[in-house]
Amino acid sequence: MGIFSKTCEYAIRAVFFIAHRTAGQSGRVGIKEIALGIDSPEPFLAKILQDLSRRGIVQSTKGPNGGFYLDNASLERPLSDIVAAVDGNDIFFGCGLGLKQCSEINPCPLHNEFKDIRNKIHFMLHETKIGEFNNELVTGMLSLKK
Amino acid sequence: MGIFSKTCEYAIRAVFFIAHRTAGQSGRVGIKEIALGIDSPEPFLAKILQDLSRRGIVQSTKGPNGGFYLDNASLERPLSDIVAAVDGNDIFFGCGLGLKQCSEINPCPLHNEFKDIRNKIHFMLHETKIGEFNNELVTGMLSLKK
DNA sequence: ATAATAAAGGATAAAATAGTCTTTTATTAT
DNA sequence: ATAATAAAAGACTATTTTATCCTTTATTAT
Repeated sequence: MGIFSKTCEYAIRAVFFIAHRTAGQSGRVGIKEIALGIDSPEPFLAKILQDLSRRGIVQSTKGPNGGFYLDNASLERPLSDIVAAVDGNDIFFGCGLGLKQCSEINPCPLHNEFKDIRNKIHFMLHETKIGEFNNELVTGMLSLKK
Repeated sequence: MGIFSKTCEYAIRAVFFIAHRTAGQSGRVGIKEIALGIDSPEPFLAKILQDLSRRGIVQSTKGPNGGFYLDNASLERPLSDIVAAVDGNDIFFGCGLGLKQCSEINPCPLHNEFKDIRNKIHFMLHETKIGEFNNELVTGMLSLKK
């Protein structure tokens, strides 16, 4: 198990892929090409994108020349929006030891240590925008494949 | 889903509990009392401790007055040993986006960001020793219950 | 030695996550 | 209008994680 669920890993990679394939050009990219581009099981990814689409994190149109894309507002969104949508925000605010009542006044042994780490994760994902890596992805400097 | 699996959360809380209940006094503490003390399902916790015992992370003896305890060496171990034993060390070294081939020369978009965070997690868990919170747990300043 | 105790071991069950397949709906080009 | 295309929706399957139960083994006190 990583930091995120598999669903969330696929979601982030897919959104990065859609971003770099459609930014500016007002094009669309289909599920097959995305699945191929990020090495993910196509039908599972379809479900994930369906959900992201419903939530307005990605845009889509049906029919010929249809597919997924990102509007300008979506390109500016932080990665934390994807993570929160898919995995919830336990990773940002939950107790590292799984204690519901853990808080400043009733802390678990690692409360402060985890607060620090969770804040760093939150900050990092909030600072990083979906469209931020488009150039490097186009030039192949960055990878989205296994 | 938190940072760790539920199994790992229970494991850490249980080990903290055993530590503060048996450190120095050369006593033992039974599975029932541990499960109660950390709000965990008893049979599931039994499995987890069985595993930790096999791996030498906790000590145990059977029979009357038996139970779990920690020797001095175990009290000095870092928390990272528990996490590595239970969840593996993907959390310390794995790619945040789940890419097997992700590395310095073939990085995912978040490679450096995640490296930084993973290092902080690793450092924190390596610095923190199992017996470190015994006093605060005895005085009730820290909590292991939901 | 024997009975009582407590963990170890093994088999099974439930829930959550991951993944697949088929049908329906919306869009576009002809 | 119609056929082709591609996502949406829904039902279903598989795997992994979480959790329970029952039997066996080791230890101790009597």
